[in-house]
Amino acid sequence: MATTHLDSDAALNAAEAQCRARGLALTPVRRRVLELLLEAGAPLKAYDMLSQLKPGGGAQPPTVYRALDFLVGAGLAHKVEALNAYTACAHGDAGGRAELFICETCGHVEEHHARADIADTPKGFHVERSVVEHYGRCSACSDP
Amino acid sequence: MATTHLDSDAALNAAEAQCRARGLALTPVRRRVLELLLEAGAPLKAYDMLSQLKPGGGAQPPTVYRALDFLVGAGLAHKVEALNAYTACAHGDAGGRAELFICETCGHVEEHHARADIADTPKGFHVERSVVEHYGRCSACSDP
DNA sequence: AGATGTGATGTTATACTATTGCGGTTATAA
DNA sequence: TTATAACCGCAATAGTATAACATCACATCT
Repeated sequence: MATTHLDSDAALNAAEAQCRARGLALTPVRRRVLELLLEAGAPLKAYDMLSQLKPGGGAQPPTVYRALDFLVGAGLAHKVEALNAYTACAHGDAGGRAELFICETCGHVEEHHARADIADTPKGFHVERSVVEHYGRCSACSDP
Repeated sequence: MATTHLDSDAALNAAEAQCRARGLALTPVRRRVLELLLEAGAPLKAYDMLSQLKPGGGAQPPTVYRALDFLVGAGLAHKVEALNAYTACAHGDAGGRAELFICETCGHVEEHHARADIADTPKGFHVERSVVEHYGRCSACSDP
């Protein structure tokens, strides 16, 4: 737990610096949502975050969706499409080409930044954005 | 249009043969859903199919979702995760490793069956299932 | 024929995911 | 000060998907 908090804090500070450098506003709500994602260490669903945003459970859906949109746009988080969930981006500036390996047993997400070229692109097709998600078992969950 | 219908019919017949060979029941509802996907030539949403399933608009959500589950399970269709939509599988038996190139202008989907190996798999990670979707513009929509 | 099992479908209700629209606040700029 | 824009709160609603249970059609066994 201590480790997790330290990591979260470091990542939060890095995010803050990045936002400042790019003229983006990491407001308290956005910062808190990012903090939740970092602490979870696994994809979170929007409605599961809602209850934690305001003690007492008072936050509304648009609050968390707006924060998530900002974080995804800023490259600080990814949407996990096949789970309708969200995860913190481990690499700061995503550049839009992340490749996720998601363990279905423990929920851990490993994130690679994909090679620039896609092997098999149809002739003349111009790729703007890719969704690449692999589901399975991580090494820790495969071992006996 | 004529061409589309001919293609659809051919694909439907192929699907029927495949199901028979594997002991799967391509019932009228399932067949009709597959037909809608084939005729559309682009991803369709479940609720958009609903109205067309029963003339008069009488079908209920579980009807179409069950049919889609069957088709996806049988390798006759794919879910397009980032669109919450479904598309017919061009290759009959999918084997579970499709790679989709989706034109955001005309909706056309090109489907490749991915190479068996994933370049960058983390050590010890065992991939069960992959979602690979590329969004952009197809050659026809890129040309002047 | 009658009983029973199984898979597919129908039906109702509900859960879950996400967005729209509006109004108020705050920070910044002219 | 006024204008402007970005952000947030709030209420309502749209869109996506499933649960739970009843029913039907068909096959098999007695």
